[in-house]
Amino acid sequence: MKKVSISDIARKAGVSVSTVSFVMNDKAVKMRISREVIEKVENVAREMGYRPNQLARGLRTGKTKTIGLIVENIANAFFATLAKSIEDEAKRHEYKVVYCSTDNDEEKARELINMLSQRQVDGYIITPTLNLADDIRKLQAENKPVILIDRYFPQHEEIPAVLVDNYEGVAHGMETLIAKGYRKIALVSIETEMAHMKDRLHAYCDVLRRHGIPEEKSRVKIIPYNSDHEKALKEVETLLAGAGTDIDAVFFLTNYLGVLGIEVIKKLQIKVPEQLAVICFDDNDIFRLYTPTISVIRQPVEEIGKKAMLALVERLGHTGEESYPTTSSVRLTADLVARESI
Amino acid sequence: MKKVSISDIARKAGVSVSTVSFVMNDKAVKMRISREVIEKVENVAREMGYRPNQLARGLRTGKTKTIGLIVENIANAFFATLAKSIEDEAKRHEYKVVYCSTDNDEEKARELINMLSQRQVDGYIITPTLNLADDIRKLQAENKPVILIDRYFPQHEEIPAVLVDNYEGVAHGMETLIAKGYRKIALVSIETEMAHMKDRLHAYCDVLRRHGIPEEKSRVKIIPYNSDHEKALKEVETLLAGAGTDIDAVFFLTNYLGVLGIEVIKKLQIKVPEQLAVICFDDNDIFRLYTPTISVIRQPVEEIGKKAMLALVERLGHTGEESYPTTSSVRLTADLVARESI
DNA sequence: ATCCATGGCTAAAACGATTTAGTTCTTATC
DNA sequence: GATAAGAACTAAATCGTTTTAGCCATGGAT
Repeated sequence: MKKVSISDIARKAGVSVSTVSFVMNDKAVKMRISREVIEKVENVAREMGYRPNQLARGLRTGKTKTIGLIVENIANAFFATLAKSIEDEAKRHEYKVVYCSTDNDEEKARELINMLSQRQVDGYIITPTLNLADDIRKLQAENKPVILIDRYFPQHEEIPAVLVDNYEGVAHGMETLIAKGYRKIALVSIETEMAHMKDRLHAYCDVLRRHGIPEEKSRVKIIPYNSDHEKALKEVETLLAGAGTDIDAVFFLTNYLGVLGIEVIKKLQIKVPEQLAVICFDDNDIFRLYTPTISVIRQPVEEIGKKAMLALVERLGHTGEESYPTTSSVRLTADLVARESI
Repeated sequence: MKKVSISDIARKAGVSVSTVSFVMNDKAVKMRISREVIEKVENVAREMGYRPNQLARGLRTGKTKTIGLIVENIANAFFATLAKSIEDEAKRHEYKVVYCSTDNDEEKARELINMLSQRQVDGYIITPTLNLADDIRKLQAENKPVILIDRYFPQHEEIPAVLVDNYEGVAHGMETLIAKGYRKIALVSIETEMAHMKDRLHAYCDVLRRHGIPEEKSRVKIIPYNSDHEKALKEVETLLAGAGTDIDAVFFLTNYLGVLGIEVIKKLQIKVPEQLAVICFDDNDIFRLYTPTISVIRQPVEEIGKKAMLALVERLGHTGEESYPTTSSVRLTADLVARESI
């Protein structure tokens, strides 16, 4: 069974292709097509199960009603939830989503942008990798709107981003730990030059400094990005072995690291929070259900996705010639969810 | 800045559009284009940053090199992991993925199929909802291959599926519980007519019967599908309140239900496995890290995704006229991962 | 001198829509 | 009775590719 095309409808209804097109696009009245013809065409189209070919339509109009979503890894709970909220909001505006994971690989990210560009997506929502700013500028130069999420390029304010205030989030967590009397606070992060992670790290350093607490190199563990699970576990293990003596609290800077941390804590049977207070950036079912429950700096994930999609839709609405809506970046707040671990 | 098209290249290189097309598609030799012209075209294309428009290409060739992935909910860890393995395998075969979530809504699923069909995807991987078989048959009639995952239609063997043997998985878990001496085994499932869930339920009943253990209605809790989190929690709570007296073990038939169960167990401070043994279908980080660790029937998620994509690619390779590869459904095994909870 | 083969390209149709600029009737207007 | 103004449509160009059929030299065989 072949697909039915607009000319099949035209033939069967005994009218021209143009007429069918007008009827299908609600331009029939404007084009003064008669009541009878409109009904005739609509009936034939319904009977034959006509569905316009979006490729042809996209080729002609230049709009595909599709957006490209590039995340780090769709299997990660954070990005999966983000993806869902973007999908839902996109649907509300009649957009479809093509998604891809970069695995944090710069080269792969570039390829993905090319792929999506070849598929003529109308706009992009991107979790960028390092050095991707130039490629993104090119998209903008082609008049394709781009919204960054989760991460941003501080030196490129012309690329709008929707994200939380990472610095404030961590600072708030740190202040709370210090207020509770913890002084030997350790930090676990991943190796990256991306600004959002640097912000988190800076907050840690700044708050310590502000309270006159010396920064001990031995308390800061930066996991190399390409470490496998086992290797990363080992690294965290050496750090947390000092629980109760060298360190009295630990701040995990990402979701993934926090889960890793729990694994180590469980293995070493560290008493939380007696021997070690724990706080993590980003929530996760585990943190809510582990015993003791783990305190987190919670990002409003759904809101990020929704706001990003809205910002994109706003830009997509404008035809390009008119003055662009320069709604710049959106910064949300990441709140502390204090649980038993601190 | 506008996109460069094939005719821009042709003009600049001083050749015809056809020649450029041949060169770009590695048909230059077959079409006996001279060395010099080939190089000339390649250089111009590179300089101008030419990227073929996939819409136009798809319109002409009828192939978009895109597959549609329909899952229940991309935010769910199980489907997110599945999606990632499908994406990875698709990439290996030069396919892109457009994904959508049904939220288990039949009508939405139908709409999604229509959407994807309008976008001319080459094939589909679908987590079906109830009553979707006819719509899927239509896709097959249009010569679009479809592979089901996670679920299947027992009365439609002509729709291939990649999934685990749900019956065996649950039966194995039940046998293990019984072998360990548990007799008052409760069950938590969700309300659905889908075959994969019925299989799991039947395994529970059959194993009990085989061991002459009476089936108590009060030990089986079926959560209505549209229950919100709070309501579902309440339901599970009433069941688990009987831990230690009315029931001595509980089998959660899905990942989501298991997490819900943990929440209740934590709240009621039920001793696992002393008061209550726990086993869940599908693994999850939480089960591995909770104290005590929770036993599960583990599905090989990555393998399901990979096998499904491979089955699809195999069908996509065949042009349609030839005899179809009737590699029927793939059934994998779901193994028991015995942990501290039993 | 004619024919055929082959090498090296190009013209033009086709894919399935949208959209601009007509065309052909009526009917009203002066 | 000629002209203008709608009303109700349609023809054809266009989007950017792929692909089939064919054109035009050149050179060797007859």
